[in-house]
Amino acid sequence: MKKSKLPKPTDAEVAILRVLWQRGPTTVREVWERLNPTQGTGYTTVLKIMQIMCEKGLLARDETDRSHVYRAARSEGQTQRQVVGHLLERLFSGSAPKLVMQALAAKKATPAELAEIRKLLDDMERGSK
Amino acid sequence: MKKSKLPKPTDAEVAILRVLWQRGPTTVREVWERLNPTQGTGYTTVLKIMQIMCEKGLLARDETDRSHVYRAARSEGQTQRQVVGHLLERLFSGSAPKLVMQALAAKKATPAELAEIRKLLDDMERGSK
DNA sequence: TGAATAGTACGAACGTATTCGTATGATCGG
DNA sequence: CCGATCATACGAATACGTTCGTACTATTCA
Repeated sequence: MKKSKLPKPTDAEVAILRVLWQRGPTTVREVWERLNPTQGTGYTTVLKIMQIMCEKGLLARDETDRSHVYRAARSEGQTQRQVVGHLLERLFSGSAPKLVMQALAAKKATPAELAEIRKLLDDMERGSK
Repeated sequence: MKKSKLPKPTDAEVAILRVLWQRGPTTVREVWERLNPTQGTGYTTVLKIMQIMCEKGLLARDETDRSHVYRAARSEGQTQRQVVGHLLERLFSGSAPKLVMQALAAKKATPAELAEIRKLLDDMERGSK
């Protein structure tokens, strides 16, 4: 059986997904109210993109109410993994350490974050033992 | 003084950049010979994209010879950092540990790679002390 | 020299992403 | 019931990325 292979979301789509991940199932209006102040996009623009995302399978919607309620088809983690995996292969030739290095170079992590990453590595090695 | 802000390269552009990073200044033909077997793109397609990349400032070219010689305008590391930084903000709300976690989830790192990442963290903390 | 070859430049075609105006139907307040 | 409001649906305009055919110029070599 083959994976249905959802497309990699675009930047505009990611902006919408972030709202849905944060707030759970949501109407177009709610998403628009979140996005409009920062991005300045119109209501029908958000609507249209969300409709297209449904066709692509990135979103699912409940049409029982007049105001349809949308939810993300894949979790935040699944989506992050897919996108990072793609980037890892394309731009880093599959080298995770290079990616980690550039991530830390791009944005200095706090000591707390560094400790968290260290713990991740510990868990990872323990798990594979 | 403000940064000239080069655009984020597309997937097709990254494929070309990888050849240039690996081989240094290169003609279109050489790039095409590398990409054609795997991607099956035509010669003029590669040429066109490289010309557009020049206009965008992603590449520079030397026109002294009849076969123009192209080189990447930014290093591999600079480009990686830019793209990862963008992803970090957009999809991970700036959380480096989350990105690292998903990178390792997307592609299991070898023990050697895990050790390398650990060393990175050590150097990082030592440097900030 | 003249035909074949190798190179660039140009523009058209196509797909997709994004934006928004407008049409149309449902709901609500008076 | 009527007008105002709110919702979806639809289609057009724009922008960008990708692809390739074709034209044109320079070089090579027999």
